[in-house]
Amino acid sequence: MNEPIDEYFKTAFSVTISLFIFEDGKQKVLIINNTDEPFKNAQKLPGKLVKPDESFEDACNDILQKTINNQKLYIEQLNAFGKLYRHPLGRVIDIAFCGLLNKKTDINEIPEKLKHKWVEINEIPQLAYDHNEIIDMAQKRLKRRIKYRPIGINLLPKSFTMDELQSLYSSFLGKEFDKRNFRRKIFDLEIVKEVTKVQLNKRGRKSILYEFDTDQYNIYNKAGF
Amino acid sequence: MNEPIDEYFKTAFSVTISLFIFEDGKQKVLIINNTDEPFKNAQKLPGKLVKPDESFEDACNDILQKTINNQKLYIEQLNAFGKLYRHPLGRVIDIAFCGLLNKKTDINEIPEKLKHKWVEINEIPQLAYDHNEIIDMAQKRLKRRIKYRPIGINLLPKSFTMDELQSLYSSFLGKEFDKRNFRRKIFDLEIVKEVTKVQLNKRGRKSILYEFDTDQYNIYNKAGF
DNA sequence: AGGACTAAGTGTTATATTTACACTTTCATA
DNA sequence: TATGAAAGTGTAAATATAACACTTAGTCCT
Repeated sequence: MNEPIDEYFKTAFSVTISLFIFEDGKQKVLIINNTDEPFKNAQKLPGKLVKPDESFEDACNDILQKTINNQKLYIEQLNAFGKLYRHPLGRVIDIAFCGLLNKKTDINEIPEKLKHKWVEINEIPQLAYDHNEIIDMAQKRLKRRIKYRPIGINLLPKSFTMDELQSLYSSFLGKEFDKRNFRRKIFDLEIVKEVTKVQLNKRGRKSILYEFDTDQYNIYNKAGF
Repeated sequence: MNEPIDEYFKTAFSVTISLFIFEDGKQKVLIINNTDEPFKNAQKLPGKLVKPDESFEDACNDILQKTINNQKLYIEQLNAFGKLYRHPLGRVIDIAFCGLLNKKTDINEIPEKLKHKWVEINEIPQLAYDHNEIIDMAQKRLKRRIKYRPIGINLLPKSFTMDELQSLYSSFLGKEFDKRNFRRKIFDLEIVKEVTKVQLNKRGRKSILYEFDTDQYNIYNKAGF
């Protein structure tokens, strides 16, 4: 440190959030319309510049509040993005977070003006800043995570069918599973319990509804499989 | 963004590196003596404040150059630590990196004054800032990583014995392995090849020396097991 | 009421992987 | 050449994974 200390306190930082949902059998991510400069009208991830006296958590909650009208979502840190010229206004380090949510139960009402969109993971347009890179990393992280941690409790409604759960895994891992083997695996892990209700479908046989056994789910969520 | 933009550019950020070695059958991490304020004479991880026009990579290389006389080590980003009062001089966000190295081959000469120490992972003293927390996370990350990526190429000398490799895994995962099963597993993965030399030991039978098959190693290092 | 259609649900066998387990070989030293 | 020390090696049982197709329960239409 040969410079006066002030020379170091000239960086800004931002927080962005990659929010994933599972809808219509597809993995989707939240993209919004940028209403301000720079990159006005470009599409981007929800995010904001953070003030020096604001915590990561507060910044995340603020973003969630403004974009999906919710403050209480579980999210986790993904990576810091800090290339020199990634932001036109100066050195801005982005702390990227990612999270999973259930569109139906986790969101209240969303202000229309935000023009937020849930975009399928392989149809993501060109975004502002390095946000494409961020989503890419977020998705890879999820794909790895799903192999040693359970997934679904934040993405599915409280009760769900086995076909829905299987479709979720197929979508996130990009491959098909054998119905019988998939079910056996889930049952062996004992992370779900049958619910007495059954779901009436549009066509065909009724499906059995399951819920996650939160105790068992949380054990695996901490320790991994 | 209701504030003038300048209000956001008042954060500093730092880079710290958790460097791990494998020595005497133990996993160790590099701790240095802090020569400057704040926390003068406290022990801490190698690291530094980063200037607004300096990249993460340059900062890391600079730290490596100054602490272990080496610029070319592979390291990866771990996490950003940004709690509000973690640094006494103001808001400083720390981007923590971690890396593996082979003490014998990766280090040239180390300046004595730094009083660096390789500390066994379960004997780490109280450190400055939140550096204990950082090491803790780095170690957890490694422990998870080792299960789906090969490990050793950066930690062991070019050629090594099976017992050394096994001891490395035992140390990093904190559990013992069956000798025969461990070897079978490694051979099945085909990440090592036998070298014609054999190592003469102080006592007992000579050991066969192996080297990593870098092609196969790199395949697994990208794709995982 | 019955047939056609749709989707849910269910078992078995073969193969691969993992675990458990103990003695033999090779070398140095006394 | 006998002893001690560490390296090296094989087999069988148990478990996990993978491959595979038919039956059941419901709706809708005539």
